[in-house]
Amino acid sequence: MTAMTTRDHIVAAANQLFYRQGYEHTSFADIAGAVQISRGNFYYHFRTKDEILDAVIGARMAETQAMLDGWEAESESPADRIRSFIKILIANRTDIKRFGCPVGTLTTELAKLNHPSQAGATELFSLFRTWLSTQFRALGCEKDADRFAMHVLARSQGVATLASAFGDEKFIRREVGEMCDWLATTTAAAASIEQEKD
Amino acid sequence: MTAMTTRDHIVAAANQLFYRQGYEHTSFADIAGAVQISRGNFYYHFRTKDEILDAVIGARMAETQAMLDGWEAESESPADRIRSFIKILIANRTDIKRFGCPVGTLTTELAKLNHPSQAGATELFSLFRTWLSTQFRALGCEKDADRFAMHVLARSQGVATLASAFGDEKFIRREVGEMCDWLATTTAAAASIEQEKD
DNA sequence: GTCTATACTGAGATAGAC
DNA sequence: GTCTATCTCAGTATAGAC
Repeated sequence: MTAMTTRDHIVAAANQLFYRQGYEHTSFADIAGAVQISRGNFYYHFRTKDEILDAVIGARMAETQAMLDGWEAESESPADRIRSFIKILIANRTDIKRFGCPVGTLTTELAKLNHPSQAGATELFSLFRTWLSTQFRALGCEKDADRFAMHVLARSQGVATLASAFGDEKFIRREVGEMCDWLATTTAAAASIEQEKD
Repeated sequence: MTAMTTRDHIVAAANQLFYRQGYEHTSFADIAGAVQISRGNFYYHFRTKDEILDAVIGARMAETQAMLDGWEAESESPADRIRSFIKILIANRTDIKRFGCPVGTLTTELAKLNHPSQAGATELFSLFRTWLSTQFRALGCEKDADRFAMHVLARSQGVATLASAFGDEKFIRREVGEMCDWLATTTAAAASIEQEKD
């Protein structure tokens, strides 16, 4: 089960390099070098660079889904689950300071390349969006669930972008704190409205 | 005065292309084609691609400064000035939906390329940051001025990133509205604290 | 499945004529 | 200041041996 195929190794290496160097700036030679295989062998597994990108996006989709499922299993409280999401900014702060958010930066790059896999990258965002939406709905924010989901996503993206530009870790922690405050007041307001209904 | 030199034309074309296609993905041929000059002539004006990038960053610095000065001249109210900043998201919505924020996306790209001009791109952010800071200070938020400036910058960045991913214009308008609400409550709170001091 | 060798392309960059 | 011609190199991709 633990035996990773060469293909898996390629996808894992490409995943990292696309994140750290960007998709376009990463060459076959870079990936082949990281996996320690020849460029020729490379083409046995993937015929084009676009194919690797799709495989990487697929891998990230699976990773992300697993992470979301994990948070769902870890806690019964939707608010705690949302906080788990917000706090990945802190958990991944070292990488975020250097390379930004993996989802946001890939989406941005593919948009500029007008790349056919743009939609695939956006699906990564959608995965978070619908999951966050579900949590907010569980908190009684039926009408505003998607709005809140997008709000949380947007603020996280902004924090990642600026943290990367200024390399500022304190800023990340501060903004995460403020997002948690926002979550508390917002869900409290939703709860009191729910109570009024009774 | 209105006579643009060839150099100016190159910088203007590069500025647009770097924004729309990204720095790396834009070739000399692209720029030369846009300006309608030969690639050879190109090198009379700029010896390397990095030199063009620096010229583009310089041009953006000047543009940005002029815009900030304009807002400063347009209104005596710091809150109105900050709103002018927030509302560029709406004014530039068409481009933002397609290509994101010019500052944020450039910074992100250069970070991945580990490009020497990274610092120059970050200065563009700093221009906004210190200007916003000044406005918040004028509103009596002495202690929180920079914190608020970064907060506004981050939220704008996040909105630009997600608007680009989902191509959603309503989302931009909604978030701009919420940022203006935030500004109103935040400055109101600062004002009342100021009053207490008297 | 993995390798070496190689073809092809586009991009950055230079030399020198006009 | 502008052009054409040309060089070099990196990157994608293929063919075919093992």
